[in-house]
Amino acid sequence: MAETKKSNLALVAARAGVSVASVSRVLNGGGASEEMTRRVREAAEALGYVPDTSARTLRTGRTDQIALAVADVGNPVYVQMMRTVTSIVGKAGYRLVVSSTGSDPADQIDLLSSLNRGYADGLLLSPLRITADLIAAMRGSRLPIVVIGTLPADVELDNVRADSATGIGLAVEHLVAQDRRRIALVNGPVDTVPGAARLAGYLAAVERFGLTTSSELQVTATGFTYRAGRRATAQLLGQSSPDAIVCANDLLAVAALKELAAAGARVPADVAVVGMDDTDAAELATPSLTSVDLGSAKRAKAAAKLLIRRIQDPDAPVQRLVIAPSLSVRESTQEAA
Amino acid sequence: MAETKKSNLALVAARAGVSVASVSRVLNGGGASEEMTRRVREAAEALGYVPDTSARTLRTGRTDQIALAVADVGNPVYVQMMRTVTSIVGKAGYRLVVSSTGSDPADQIDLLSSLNRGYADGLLLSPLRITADLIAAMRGSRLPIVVIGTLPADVELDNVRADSATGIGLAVEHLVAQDRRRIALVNGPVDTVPGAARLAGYLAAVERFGLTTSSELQVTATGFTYRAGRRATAQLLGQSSPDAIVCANDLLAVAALKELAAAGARVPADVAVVGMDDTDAAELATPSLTSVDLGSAKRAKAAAKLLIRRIQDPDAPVQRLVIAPSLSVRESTQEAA
DNA sequence: ATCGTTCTTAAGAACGTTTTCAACGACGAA
DNA sequence: TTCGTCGTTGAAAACGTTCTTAAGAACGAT
Repeated sequence: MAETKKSNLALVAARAGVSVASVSRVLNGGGASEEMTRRVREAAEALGYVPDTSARTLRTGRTDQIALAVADVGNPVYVQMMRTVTSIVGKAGYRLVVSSTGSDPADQIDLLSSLNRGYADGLLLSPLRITADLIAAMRGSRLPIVVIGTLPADVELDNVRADSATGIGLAVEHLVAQDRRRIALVNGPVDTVPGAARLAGYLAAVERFGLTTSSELQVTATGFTYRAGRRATAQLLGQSSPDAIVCANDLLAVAALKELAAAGARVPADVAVVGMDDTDAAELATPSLTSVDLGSAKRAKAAAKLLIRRIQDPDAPVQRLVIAPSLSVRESTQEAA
Repeated sequence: MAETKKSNLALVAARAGVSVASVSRVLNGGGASEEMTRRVREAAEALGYVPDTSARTLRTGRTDQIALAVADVGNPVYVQMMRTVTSIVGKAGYRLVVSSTGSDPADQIDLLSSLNRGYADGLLLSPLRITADLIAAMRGSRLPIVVIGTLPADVELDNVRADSATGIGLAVEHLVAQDRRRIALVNGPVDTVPGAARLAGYLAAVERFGLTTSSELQVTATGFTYRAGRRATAQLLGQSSPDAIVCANDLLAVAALKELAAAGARVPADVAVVGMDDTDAAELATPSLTSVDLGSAKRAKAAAKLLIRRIQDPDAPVQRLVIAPSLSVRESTQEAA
């Protein structure tokens, strides 16, 4: 079996009685005689040789690693993305390095500069908040970056975005078809990219379907988390009585379901609830959650492919993809009042 | 601001008018004059110098990366572990590389051999199945490994294990105190380490509390997933009528809740349900889920610390930690019949 | 005045790989 | 025989860092 001692090309070469260069050639490229190949293979096997990653990286400039920066490992939408990305990059021969940056752009800027230290060949970034500094850092990066999420129009970076507005439109349309008129929004922080998009989408949809809204029908959670969702929903129910709630997130929606149950409201009979992202949590919830599928899996997949392409061809034209949303209808809106 | 061109020590040295060695010394260790320090700092800043990871790794032998191998990124217990580990290793100056191996031991063996290529300084491994080959591979590894989970007694590797038996004992005790007598088990595959432990724990607890069980009260899901849990619970309900169900997993337990609801059974009035791992999913479930906390967060934390310690001191004595379980009581068992 | 001591700096050798370049032999063609 | 060609191999130069070794300067002590 493989030895536990650490070995290198020189050792293999010595044992095989050939030069280091030849060993490298046999193991990587071609151009070697039968005899040579046989002896090298044998020696490598006997010594349990495994090439050293850092030396190879130093020489070739490739790390075979791709970094994925997510704001919160606990958010099911990131879990979904991780799953997709892992599989795509793995197939292409890359390892995935997951960095959990906080929601603070400063963390992401740190990440970018350490990226340039060369521990990855490219970065998938899904920033919650976008600041001028972050954009500058992205522009200044030597390495390819693909952004999952919306970017300002003048930033010439590959990115794959969701279409929140259309997605929320689908949800509102579905709710209006059930004669729901007092449609509330439980949003995440509006200074985040998704938060802002959700709010805009909500307002547009309300207008398009001739509904009215008011500040009492709109609450903002302090984060995209379950606990924040509980608090925000409690506040909402204290100040108005909606017949439907659109949430910026499945986690927020599950929180809304719980809070409604605690308040004695029936879902969907009294209040319908719609989540967003269509993650596993939507199916697991009770009642199961109607959710706007913003295509997170598709986005992650597209982004990963885009990044791999760009790594291979740095001069390819910039691509901006928009993934179309769809609505997964489940129990939380099913039996209309 | 930082240049986008790639720079190296030689460039910085040239600009500062000093030697490469001096630049390295200023940037890393101490031992440099005021003047030297000033000039080097200035030049480094101006050139936007960032040290190259692979070169440093090649020279020092350290990668500052720690690998975490998980069987399924989607399982909330792994999410919890990732979150904990990320924070611990991050604080210690390591990056986390997450590798999603399947449940197949072969994947993990591959991972081990690529580990020895030197892309990480150590590995956190939480294997579902343990085979002789996997153990051999772990023994043969040059790099430190800490196993999260139970290992055969004769394997001299650091590890942190849960105490399923005691944990299930807590659950059963809690159920028995409510006069539940027909306690069923929805388990995961028994050829996995956790599956086997859960089954043994269940049988021991049943015996200890003088209950009876039968094959009709025990079902085995094909995996630790929601869908498998639905199928297994459906089967269970078809062949017996338990007044309590202990599940090997929160995901399985949520599935049981859903299946019970579909079958028209009230929880906890008719049937109590207990999950395991006490993940976020337990709190999000409806009704919220009583769950055995097997200390996954603590285990992950302890394992990460153990690994960091071993990296720093390879000759430290082997440690085997057992994390004590506890029971988080919630609605799914609260209002006893 | 000479010698050791201490401090600062520079030169250069690794680390292990890939890859260029030249050398060498064999072999067919002239 | 002689020359060019081709395929196979080895020597050596990178890649960018850290760290050892040594050289030089400054300085106090003998």
